[in-house]
Amino acid sequence: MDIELIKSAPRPAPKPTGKRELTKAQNRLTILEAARQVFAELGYGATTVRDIIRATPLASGTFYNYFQSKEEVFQAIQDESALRIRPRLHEERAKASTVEEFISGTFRTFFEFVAGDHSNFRTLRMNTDTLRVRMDTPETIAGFEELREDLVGAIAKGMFPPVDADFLMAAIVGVAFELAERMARRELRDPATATAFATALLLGGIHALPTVTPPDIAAP
Amino acid sequence: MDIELIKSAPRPAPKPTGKRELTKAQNRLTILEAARQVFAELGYGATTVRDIIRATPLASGTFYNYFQSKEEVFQAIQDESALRIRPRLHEERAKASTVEEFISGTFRTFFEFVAGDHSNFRTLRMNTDTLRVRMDTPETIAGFEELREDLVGAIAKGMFPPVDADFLMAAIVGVAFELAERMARRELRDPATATAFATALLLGGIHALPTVTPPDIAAP
DNA sequence: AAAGGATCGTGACGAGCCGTCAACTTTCGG
DNA sequence: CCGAAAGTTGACGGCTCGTCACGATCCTTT
Repeated sequence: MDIELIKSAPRPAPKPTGKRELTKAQNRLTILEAARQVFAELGYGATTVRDIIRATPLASGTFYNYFQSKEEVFQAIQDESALRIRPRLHEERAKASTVEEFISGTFRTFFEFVAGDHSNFRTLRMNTDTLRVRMDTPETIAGFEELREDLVGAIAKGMFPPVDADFLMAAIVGVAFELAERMARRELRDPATATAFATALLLGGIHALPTVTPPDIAAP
Repeated sequence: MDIELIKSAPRPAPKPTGKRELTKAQNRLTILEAARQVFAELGYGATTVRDIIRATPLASGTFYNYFQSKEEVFQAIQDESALRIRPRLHEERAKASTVEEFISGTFRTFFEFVAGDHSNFRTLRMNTDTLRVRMDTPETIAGFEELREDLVGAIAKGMFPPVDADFLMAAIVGVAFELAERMARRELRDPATATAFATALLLGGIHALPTVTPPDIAAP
């Protein structure tokens, strides 16, 4: 009896070269990409599964072979997105040895990520609705998952003054999101500028901000 | 012929005491309140007009006697909300003579407003989706409409250093929204605490923040 | 290599929601 | 007290939803 078990237990090979697996993976990607675009355009709530599938050459029922629901495909998009930025953010903060490095590293990584592909952030931003209630927090999705722990660690090491980590995290996330929103709206293109501004503000407050030469005082 | 015109032109009185007008106003309020609750619970996108009307004793067709669409009732809610806080915010900043008064007044007014009724902020926050695309910006809806102009004025008067008003506004809004989110989640109840934290951060940066006594260094 | 089995794509289906509207009830004005 | 005006109601056709039984496609086994 064991023979049969041994025979069937160790799979010969995952066979990723089969034609079936190939088109399957391809279809999944097609749906994911279409969903990303539609979500970014219509918003999560207003988007229907039909909208997504209509943006592909596939039939309506096919969607449900790959995802159980609209929510699941959304989650998949955000997971993939978070998976790309989360390690970068954490690594950046892990190697920081000063407050300035910690803060500017976080902002720079996030702003460069947003600048690289607006649709990710837009999808996230456009869909704070259902998420807040039933799914993960936006921080999780945006890759700020470990920010709080990193902050607590930095405070414990004496890198940061002993402030409230929750408040500080809220402030960092708020500034990052709102400036990123400006980038997504094309009102602000340069990640470096956003990073410089946000870092200066958090480190030294308004009076430490880079000043803009007022038109009427400009030297000749 | 003019006689008829004169006769019909000057309305006798708006008659706000009529029973008809009374139940009409009452119905409008009923729908608005029901909509506020449903929006806050389901989110704008997921909410249907039927959902709203089901939360009232009225029939489905009645909704359309008061509002043309889901979007219109949502707009009405936000308008009313903004109408209550906008003058307060503007007045608070108008009488400010220092940066500290300007910033803390803005934060205090907003946080007290949110603390007074979470559902307003929650409804706003839950529905960033459709809004960003088709309607006003969140700043408008939340009453931060005139913040940018007030900032520009304060910079011109020399109250603020000559910084970029758009960036600064983004930062203020971001910190305000994210801390308000904590209040709506009941993780933070006191508007004064939020005001103190946000003001200190924007004025002097992280190092100016109120410190929390670390457990292991607490004096005996 | 050919057929049986397993997997996946398809589009038609019932359910449910949309906004409208004709008929009924209530209120107002004379 | 009655006719007109205004408001409410629930049922209706048109639409989109997610599902599912069927047929096509690919893999495997002998």
